[in-house]
Amino acid sequence: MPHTYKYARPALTVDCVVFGLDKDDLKVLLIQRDLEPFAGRWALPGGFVNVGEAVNVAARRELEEETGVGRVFLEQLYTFGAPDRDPREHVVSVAYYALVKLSDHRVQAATDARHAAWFSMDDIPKLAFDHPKILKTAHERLRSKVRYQPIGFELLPPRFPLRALQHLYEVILKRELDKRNFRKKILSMGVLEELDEIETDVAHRAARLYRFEKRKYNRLVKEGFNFEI
Amino acid sequence: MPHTYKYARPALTVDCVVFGLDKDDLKVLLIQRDLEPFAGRWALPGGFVNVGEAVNVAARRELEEETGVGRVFLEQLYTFGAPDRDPREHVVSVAYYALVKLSDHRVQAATDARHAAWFSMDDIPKLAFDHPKILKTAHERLRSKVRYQPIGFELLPPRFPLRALQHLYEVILKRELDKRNFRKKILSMGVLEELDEIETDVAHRAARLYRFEKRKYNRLVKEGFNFEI
DNA sequence: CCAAAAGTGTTTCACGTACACCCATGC
DNA sequence: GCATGGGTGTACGTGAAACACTTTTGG
Repeated sequence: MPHTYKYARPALTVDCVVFGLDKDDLKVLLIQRDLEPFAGRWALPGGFVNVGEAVNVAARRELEEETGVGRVFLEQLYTFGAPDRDPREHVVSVAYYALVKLSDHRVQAATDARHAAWFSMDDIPKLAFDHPKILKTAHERLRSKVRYQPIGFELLPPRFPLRALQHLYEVILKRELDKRNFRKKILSMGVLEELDEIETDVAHRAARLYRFEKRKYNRLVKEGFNFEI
Repeated sequence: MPHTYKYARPALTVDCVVFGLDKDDLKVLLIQRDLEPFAGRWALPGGFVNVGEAVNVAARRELEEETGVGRVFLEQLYTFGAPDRDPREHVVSVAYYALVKLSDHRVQAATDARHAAWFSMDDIPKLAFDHPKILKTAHERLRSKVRYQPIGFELLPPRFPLRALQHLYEVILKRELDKRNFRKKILSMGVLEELDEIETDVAHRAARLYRFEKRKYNRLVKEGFNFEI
C-alpha cells in the first residue's frame, strides 16, 4: 500500500551497536548483509522505523529480532544524517548502543543465527555504509560514559568477582589499573553488596562474588553522589 | 509535486535550542507560532529537513532563517521520536543546541523580527509540542558539558574580563564560585591570553580583558590535557 | 572620600597514586 | 609443594576548598 506526501521525506532507520564483554575482549555484534547495497559486507543490526512506533521502540525491536534479546541496556547514541550515507537515497539513521551480558544464553544463541557474529573491537571487518563512523562514535561514548556512570555492570553477570569488574574497566579504558586502589575505590562507594558466595570451577583460590546494588546507587545519587572511576 | 513511497515514513524535523547569556541571565530564543497546532504558543525554532540536505545543515539553515545568525556553535542534542509528540502525525525531531554571543548585533536584531523573543530560563512560557522536554534536556546538557569542555566562551564576546567568565559559570551551574580559586584555576590552564586592554565605560576600576586561545587549547588537548571546572 | 569591583596567597584536607607481600586453593 | 590469582595497608604528593584585605578607579 503506497503512501504519498506533499514533500519528499528522508527515510528513517535505527542502527544498534551491541557491545558484549568476552573473557578477554570487548566485542561487537555484526550482521552479514545478504542484499545490495553492500551484499556480503558486515554491518550493524538495524532497520526501518515504523510510523507510529517510537524510535527507541524501533531500536529495541530490531535488536530483539537480530539478537533474540530484550531487556538490555539501550541508549541513544547519535543521529547520522548525511545525505550520501546510503547510496540509494537519503536515509537518516538514529544510532543506539546496547550493552549485553555475554553470559546470557540467549545472546549466545544469536551468534549462530542468520550470519550474525561477535567481533573483537581490535579486529573489525570492513563495514557497510558509514557504520565505521557509527561504531567509532559508540566506542568513544562507551569509553567516556563508563567512567562516570555505572553502566559497566550491564556487561557483567549479576554476580561477579571484583577481578572481573576491574578487567572490564581495563579492557574498555585500555589501561591497567592498580588492584588495591581499584578495590578500595569501588568498595568505598558503597554500591556493591558483598555476597556469601565465591567463584566455583576455578583452578586457584576462589574469589568472593559481589552484586551491584542499583537501589543503593540511586539513593546515593539523590544525595549528590557522583560515580567516577 | 507529491512524493510516493512503498512504506509510510515519519516526518523529519530539526529543533534548535538557542542559548544566550544576558547580563544576568541564561536566556533562550523562542518563536511564537502563528499556525495550528499550538497557534499563539511559544516554541523552539525549527522546521523540516529537506531530502538531500544533511540534518545538521538543516538545523543551521533553520537557525539562520530564524535568528539571522550563522557561524554559531551548534551541536546535536538528542532525537525525539515519540509518535504522539506532534498531534497531526508522527514527526521525529533531531534537536540541536546552539550557543550565541548576545553581544553580536545580528542576534539582537532577530529579537524584533517575526514574534521571536529571548526568555530567561527562570521564566519560560508554556511551550508547544514536547518542547519543554527538549528544553530541559538541552539545559542539562549545557550544564554538564560546560564543566569539561570550553564551550562557555561561545556565549561571551571575543574579549572579556575574568569576572564575566566566572559569572557565566555561576549562572549556568547555579552556584557561587570563589573568585580567587576560579582565577587561579582558569589562568593555570594556560588557555587564556591576557590582553593589553581593559574594560571601558565602567563606574569603577576597569578589569583586564582576556581572550580564549583555541589554538593553545587544541595543542594542550593533544598532549592529554583535560579542561575541567 | 566613598562606592564598587579588581586583584592577590596561604593553609588545610581529601583523594589519587605508587608500591609488595602473604594467603588460600586446586592440581 | 608449587603455581595461580585473592586479598590487604601505608606513605607521598597534588589539587580542591576555605578564607580577607588592599588597590584602583569613577563619580
